[in-house]
Amino acid sequence: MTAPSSPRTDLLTLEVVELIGEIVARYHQEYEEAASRHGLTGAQARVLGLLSLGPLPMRQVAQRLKCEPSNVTGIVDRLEARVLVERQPSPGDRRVKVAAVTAEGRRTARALRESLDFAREPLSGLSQDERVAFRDMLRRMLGVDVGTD
Amino acid sequence: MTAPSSPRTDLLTLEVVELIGEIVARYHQEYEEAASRHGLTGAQARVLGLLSLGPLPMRQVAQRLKCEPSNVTGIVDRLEARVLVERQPSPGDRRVKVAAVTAEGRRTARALRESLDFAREPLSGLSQDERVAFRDMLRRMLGVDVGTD
DNA sequence: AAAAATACTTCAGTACCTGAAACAACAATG
DNA sequence: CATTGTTGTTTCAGGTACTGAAGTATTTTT
Repeated sequence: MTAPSSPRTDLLTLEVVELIGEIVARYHQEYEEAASRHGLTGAQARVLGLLSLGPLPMRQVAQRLKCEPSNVTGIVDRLEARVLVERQPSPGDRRVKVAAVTAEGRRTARALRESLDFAREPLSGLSQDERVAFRDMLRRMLGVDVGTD
Repeated sequence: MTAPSSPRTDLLTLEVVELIGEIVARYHQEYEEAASRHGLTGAQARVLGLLSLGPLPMRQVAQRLKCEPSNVTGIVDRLEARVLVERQPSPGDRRVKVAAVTAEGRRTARALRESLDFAREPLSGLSQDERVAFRDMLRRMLGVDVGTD
């Protein structure tokens, strides 16, 4: 078209957006594959990974996942059926059910994390200095405070 | 196979993996929101975006999406019901049905693309030189030939 | 104690996704 | 040719994910 003014058509930025889209697609694909290798769906793997950091009430799992609590019920049901997660009563509030990984669940979560090596291999093409620069740019993009470290 | 000096625990690399995970999560969230703003699901938006680059046989849509052809049938059905896409016969091969965006579909795809500004805003924190460096690293990570351009 | 809020589940309803089976049209072989 | 095999698409069954609207228990508020 004509209109060369708009920063929306900045070629460099557009390419970066495109590339990030590619990264996202690959990451997702590998994540799904890794999950499936352990007999899990992506959603189940995400919940398992979250719970492997510590037990959480159902409600908070939903908040972290940014979905409805009724959805979490089903996912945890399926994880519980595989004995990777269990529901525990909350001592303080009898309405609350806390989801916690089992020993088996913890093992699966670790294995999952270790087989998620998307970034490791491609990163090998970058030097140490480049990795640091790359990290800093990612941090800035995400609004992380770069001062500390 | 116990990996002695294990680069798996390299802190810098681990952080980059973590950050990329964050990027992926945010990108996905924004993509889904943008799609939903236009009355589409994520899968529908992806197919529409793909077809907006040019018509494609169903089979090839599936290959690009990395899913089964039977899945594409349903997604295109729903896009066709909204008159954003239409199936056309292929002159050369009467088995093939080519999915093509309609005028309305093209408009929706463009609007979608323009409201997908995840990377634009965060990128504003990077200088021109940094963007170029960032782009080159992404290219290398994705195995793109960096020689040209 | 009654009313309002909270945590979880259950239940439609929709979409996504796979794999098997069916169908039509093409390609290759005898 | 006619047969056989392959390919492109759809249909169907089965499972998961997700939302939003009930419903049930259990606090918390008033």
